[in-house]
Amino acid sequence: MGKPTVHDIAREAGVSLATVDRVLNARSGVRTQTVERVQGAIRKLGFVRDMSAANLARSREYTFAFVLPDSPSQFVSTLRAALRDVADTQIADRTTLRVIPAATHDPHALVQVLAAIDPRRCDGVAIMAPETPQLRDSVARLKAAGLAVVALVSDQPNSERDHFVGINNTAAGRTAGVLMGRFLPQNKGEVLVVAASMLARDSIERRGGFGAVLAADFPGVTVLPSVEAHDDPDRMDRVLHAAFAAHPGIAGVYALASGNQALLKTLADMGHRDDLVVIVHELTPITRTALEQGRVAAVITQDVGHLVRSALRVLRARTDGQEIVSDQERIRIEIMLRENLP
Amino acid sequence: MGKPTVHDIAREAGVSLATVDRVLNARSGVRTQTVERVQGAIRKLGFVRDMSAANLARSREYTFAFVLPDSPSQFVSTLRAALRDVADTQIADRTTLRVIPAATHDPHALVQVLAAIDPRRCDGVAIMAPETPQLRDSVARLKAAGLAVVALVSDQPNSERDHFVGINNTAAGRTAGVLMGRFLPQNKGEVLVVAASMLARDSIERRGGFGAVLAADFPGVTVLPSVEAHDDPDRMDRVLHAAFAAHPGIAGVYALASGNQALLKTLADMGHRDDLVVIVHELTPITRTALEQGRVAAVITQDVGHLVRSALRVLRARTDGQEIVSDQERIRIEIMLRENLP
DNA sequence: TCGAAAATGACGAACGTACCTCAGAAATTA
DNA sequence: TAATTTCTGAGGTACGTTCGTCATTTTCGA
Repeated sequence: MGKPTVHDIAREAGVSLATVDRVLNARSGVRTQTVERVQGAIRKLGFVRDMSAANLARSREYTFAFVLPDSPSQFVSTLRAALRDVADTQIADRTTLRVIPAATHDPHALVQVLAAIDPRRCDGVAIMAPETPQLRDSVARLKAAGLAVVALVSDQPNSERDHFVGINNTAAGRTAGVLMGRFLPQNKGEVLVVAASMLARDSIERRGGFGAVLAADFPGVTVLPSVEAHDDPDRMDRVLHAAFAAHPGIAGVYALASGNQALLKTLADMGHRDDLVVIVHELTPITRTALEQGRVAAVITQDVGHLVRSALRVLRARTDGQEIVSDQERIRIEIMLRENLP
Repeated sequence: MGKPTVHDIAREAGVSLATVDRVLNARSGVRTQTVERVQGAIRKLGFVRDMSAANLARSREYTFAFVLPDSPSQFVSTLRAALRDVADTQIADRTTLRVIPAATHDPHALVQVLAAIDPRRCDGVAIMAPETPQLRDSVARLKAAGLAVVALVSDQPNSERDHFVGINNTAAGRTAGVLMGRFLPQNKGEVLVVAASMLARDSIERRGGFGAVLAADFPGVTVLPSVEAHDDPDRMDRVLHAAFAAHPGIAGVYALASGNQALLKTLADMGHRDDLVVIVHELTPITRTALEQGRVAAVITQDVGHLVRSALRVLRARTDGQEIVSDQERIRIEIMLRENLP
């Protein structure tokens, strides 16, 4: 005896298929009494509706938009590649994915991009962008239009987004902190924190976690004031040179976010010492190579495949009005060393 | 215009639906010439067959057996829990999972268990057991009966298994090695390796990777001869006491495989020093707690959820005669510290 | 050139669900 | 009680695919 079907429910509840269908799809025209009878039968038989059959019947087509930064960041590239992979594989069954590049750092431009999304032709949006009041309003508008909205990589906790798909950045910072503390010879020395901008929420959180761990567990480690490069290679060069000039004894570097290419290039140009402990975020071709060559000690990363699959699951669930198993959607903070590179 | 369907292919190739179907399912009775025409149409239109519709039509029911050790190991428990999770969720769409506990360390018993599997009522088997000649023969028999066979967690490279679902144990050992080397204060000291048995292939590989990295990159570290506890708590107690008596300066402990409960208990009883670096494998409730309490520095682990999902995907693909995207089936070696615990 | 064998086509029933229509039953109101 | 209004049932068609049967066409060897 296979899994129970709608027919079994109808028989069990003593109603017709049409009624079961009305109950299942929350359509009107059924007395609460009957609704309960049907739901009782559903529970009793342990019926789970066959979503693939349901979607087939509906010829449901999900259309989701992924709004990603248009910056030439390696991380965004890998994310985009993961999206393409997913679109190719059957994972994206009956769903079409659209990637919308946007100047996510410009609230004005971003608002325009989001306003241009046609709610009749799109079921949900995943947004990777820093938190701003303007974005918050845009998210509210999207939600009001009935779209599912998830924040990707960087959270917007004060908006009406349905879900955040990404890692806990404080924990990620803490992880970087322990690694730094333990990897530093003698567990002591000066550490430089490099950021694109200390205004982004994720940078702040990572910096917080990093500092907290070091302050608590590694008294010998001094965290120098963060330097910002604003995604500008020249500026990266300048600030790094200045920092190393001021503190020749720097023993570790922690890069909070993007801009690894410029950072690593500058460090290489400066002829950095073998025992300098460099910890960066996000596994990309560049950081991977650096890891393989020993120029980076560890990469804290999140699996972009998981990221997009999780976003997809959540978007689908929300457009179907289903609950999400939030436990299953937790993105892991991965530690990559040279030896456990996939 | 939606995705192309079999109808579109038939029209494009100028054949009937029946022929398209015969080609798609590699059934006989089609001239190679026609086959090529159909495949050309498939390529041209970019047709991808709707697997959910296909499975629906087939009313395909997969039945897979998971042969797991019957030992009371925590790791096996979490694996079993992951299997239950998967069975509950719709991930296991149209597939029934059977878990067969077996005395996997006893080749004789294992052979009997595998021989008892009815090939007409089972489509594939995932086996977690050490490699033996007897098992190799059993695998060959299963394959001959038309079943899909995957090795789970511990590989059987010389058997006819379709695939190995698990981590690269040499790399896992290397990972443990770097962590040990870097975590040890001053990067030096004596390290004890604890194993259940040094006969198991995975233990050997891990030990190899561990030793190789330390020998190459950490000249100050001495790896003491491995001690074996054979899953016997009393014996664990004895060998640990003996080892610490002989080498009071032991600075690190690396546990190759199971038996963490006994190990951690003994270490706790011995009142181990705060700076002892303990590295173990597999995240379980016990190792998790130890990690949280700082009694373990790092856990090298593999996501049991990934493990079973990957095994399932591979088993399904093999019974459907489909190719597997081996890139997607690579299981990551995860490093868990207290701060990135999920 | 014939006949057998092989290849192909036409069709229909299924899989589990959605969704539509229309008729009829039950409940509610007047 | 009649006239509504609200529920419910029956039945059909569809989604994209599989798979079976049976009839028809093509191919090829003798």
